Amino acid sequence: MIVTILTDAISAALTAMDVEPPATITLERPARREHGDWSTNVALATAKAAGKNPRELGTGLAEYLDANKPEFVSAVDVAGPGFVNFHLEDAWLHRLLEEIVAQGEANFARLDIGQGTSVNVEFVSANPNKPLHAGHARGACYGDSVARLLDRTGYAVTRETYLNDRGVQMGLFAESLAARKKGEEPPEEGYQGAYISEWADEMPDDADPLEWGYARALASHRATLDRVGIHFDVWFSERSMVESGVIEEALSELGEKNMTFVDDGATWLRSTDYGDDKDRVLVKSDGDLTYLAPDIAYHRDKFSRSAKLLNVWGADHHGYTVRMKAAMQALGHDPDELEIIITQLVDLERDGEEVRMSGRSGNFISFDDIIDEVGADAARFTYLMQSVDSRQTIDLNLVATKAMDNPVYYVQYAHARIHSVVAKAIEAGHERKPLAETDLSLLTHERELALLRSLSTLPEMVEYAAKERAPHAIIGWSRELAAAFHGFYQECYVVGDGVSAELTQARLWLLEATRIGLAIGFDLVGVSAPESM
RNA sequence: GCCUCCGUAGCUCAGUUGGAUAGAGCAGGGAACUUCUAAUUCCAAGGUCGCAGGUUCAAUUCCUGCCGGAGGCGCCA
Repeated sequence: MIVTILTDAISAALTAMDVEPPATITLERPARREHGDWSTNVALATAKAAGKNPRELGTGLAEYLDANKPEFVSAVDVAGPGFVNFHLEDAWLHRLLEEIVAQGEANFARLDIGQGTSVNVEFVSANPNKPLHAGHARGACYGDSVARLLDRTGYAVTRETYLNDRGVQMGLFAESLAARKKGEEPPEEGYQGAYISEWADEMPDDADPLEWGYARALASHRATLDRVGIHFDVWFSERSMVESGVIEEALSELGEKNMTFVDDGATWLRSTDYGDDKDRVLVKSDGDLTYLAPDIAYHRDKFSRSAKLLNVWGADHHGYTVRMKAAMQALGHDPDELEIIITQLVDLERDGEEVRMSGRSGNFISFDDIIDEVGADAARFTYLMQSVDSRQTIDLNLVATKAMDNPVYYVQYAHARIHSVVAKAIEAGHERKPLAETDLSLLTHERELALLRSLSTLPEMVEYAAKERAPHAIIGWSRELAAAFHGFYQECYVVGDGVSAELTQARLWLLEATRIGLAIGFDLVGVSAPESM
């Protein structure tokens, strides 16, 4: 709203000065408070084309705007090489508070970037033959949060996970279960993990090890994900594609488009036509399918259901992205509509000591172990604190501590404090009265204004985080808001001797707006908003 | 050899289409509670943004080349 007021005013001012306004006028928040609330570099950007000195153009622009002040603007000045800085009246923040309260948790910072575009977010996609392990955790938390961001910004989101429930690995899994059931060692290439023995003990004597084991693994995945509040709309079975024949359909469609050829008895995809460094086998010379063939059929299927596909894959799959995009292009899809996000690895530590993950022996840290150790909220928050582009190190002991080293408690504590203060206010006879009867102009303390300024950035932060697929930006914002709140709490009493009843009312509404902001932040990263701690 | 990601304070990391004096947490130093949760707040200190070029009014940001770290390049899944 305020941005529109300012850009319109700048555009009008430039026109009045006989300067052609640029197509987009960028407004940014200066890093330093003394540079005002908003700033534009439009003078620097247009000076050359207008044949003017940037500083002079900026000065003229600032003088014009200062003489013809837009709504909420208290002063306009020029600084540095030609930046035009806007200083706003506090009233714009009071207006903002009213808007936040009116829109509430459901609608504040809810945007419509997607305009209902359907997007399929595929993540986790773990093999259904073992419990989810620590390696799945980052992608799980990330994928779900990205889905939440897309949902809040106007996309029709489907959360989906792929079940690789046929083939060699499932056979080995079944053999391993059957062997343990009989008290024998699993086959050489089979699964050695302790969970195999545990599951074999649970398995009825007359059960089919493959089917029973598959169901057992799925139940395990569901239970774990449920603990962190992650729920899939679709659990897509690879096996179902064999039964429905869509894999053959996909292969024949590729064949019709002349995107395959036969060599050495195998069927190959001409992926080099679309930027891959070599062609890829789809059907092996023995007639078996490679992993790629059903995966192509799967993505083809997803495109029949959603306009955009977003895959969250681990770093070990990145070599796979080019061939999958090539395959989709071969099928006539826009490769840009298939977005593949690679999440880098996570190293686990305890007190600085590396916790080794050993695949061969099957001694892995499970996702459940992590949740047991640090709790669901701390796990999600910590995994999302950092960009998935960088390798992450998590010290489990640090994350488990309920202390100030741990940002998740810092932010949740702010939320709990708000509830505590509101309860105290009610106890002292200060029920919150309707907003219309409240004089928000009493909110003039620097801490109060800082809190509102922080809240004002949430919509743009949500937009940024959604577009960049960057939940960590939301975490960063939440930490800032919490810091602004703790500062306010320290210096501004809501109820107390020196506080008038009117100011108490205004501050109670400020608390409500803050609570809304925190709750939205928590929701976007899937962390609970505790009322007491 | 090719591909992807990373390199910013002692440590862990931010840094939004290139902007003004590069930020935060932790660790270490110094302060602050007669009242709403001290799981708090405030102050100071801490930087050749891996290196070298290029693009321009302006580069941590974009381009090129190096150096260093991680991962990936199968008729495995």
